[in-house]
Amino acid sequence: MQHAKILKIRSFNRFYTKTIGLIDRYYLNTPYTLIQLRVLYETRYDTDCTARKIVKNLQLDEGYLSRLIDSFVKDGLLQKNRSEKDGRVFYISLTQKGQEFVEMLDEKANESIGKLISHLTIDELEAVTQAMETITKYLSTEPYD
Amino acid sequence: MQHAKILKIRSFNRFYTKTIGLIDRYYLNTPYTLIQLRVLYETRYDTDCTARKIVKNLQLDEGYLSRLIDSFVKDGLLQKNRSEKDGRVFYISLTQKGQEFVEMLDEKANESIGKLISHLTIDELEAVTQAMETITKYLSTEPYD
DNA sequence: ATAAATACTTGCTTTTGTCAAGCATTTGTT
DNA sequence: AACAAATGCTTGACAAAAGCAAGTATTTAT
Repeated sequence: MQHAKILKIRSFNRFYTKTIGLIDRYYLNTPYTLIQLRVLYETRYDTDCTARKIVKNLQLDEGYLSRLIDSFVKDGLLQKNRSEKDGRVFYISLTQKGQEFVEMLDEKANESIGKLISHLTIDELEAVTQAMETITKYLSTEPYD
Repeated sequence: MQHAKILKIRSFNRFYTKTIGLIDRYYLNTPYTLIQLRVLYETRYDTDCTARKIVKNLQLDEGYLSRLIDSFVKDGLLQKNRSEKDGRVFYISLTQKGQEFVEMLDEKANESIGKLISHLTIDELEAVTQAMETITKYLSTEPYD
């Protein structure tokens, strides 16, 4: 019977979300919510990112997203460029300021994780990442990358 | 340098929150958000649960919580009982209906995890829970339970 | 040439969350 | 006992987040 294992996994879920702090309303002391930041991240490596894509990936309301994007444009973090081939679509990308902002966020996230593991020895840290790989490997539905 | 490890951990965070589906707005196909359900869960095993306690544990605004509780009372899932010793406090507990609701949620959560691990062998499952224990052990700030 | 589909926008509404003031009760002080 | 301070909760006013549906512009299909 795997019931006991299921309960263990759920217990881990509670633990993990709590320690990683993903429930926090505003993320990494920015004025933005997790969702808003995810919108930024969507544009980061996708050179031809569109609202359509983001809606699909993040499952947001398109009206809501439209306004989110506009507010990022207003904040100077995103820019929109109308496609020449298809006048309906806008390519969304990070401005210079947006790039810097995202990089700053990255550093903050790194620092935050750094603190979490600061008390670990090399071997312990290795055990942790090894454990994460194990979980990723076995719980991946999509092919492992 | 532990920078590579930090990136691995962050990658795991993204993976894990995605597969567990914690970002989902409404949880387990209920009309409630994760936060609302957490309020219910807080009352589950705490026989003398109060708004004060929940505010402290979940770090919610007390005005907001007050209304959340009221709406659960209206939905018939929670009940409030004024303390006899201290007229300021209300003990909050699940009604029969609330009990049943929480049990139903539990089953749903179990099923959801069950599906996630359904393709694993006994040994693989053991490896997964073992890995989770490792992570919990090393990333716990509070004493391990 | 027209209809259908697509990409995005806008107006309206509801839900969610915050802040501060308020009320009742209890606790501490003199 | 009398009063101030603290505590537990509620309420009003408001702001932010999110959802819904109708609307506009452009492209694709017939």
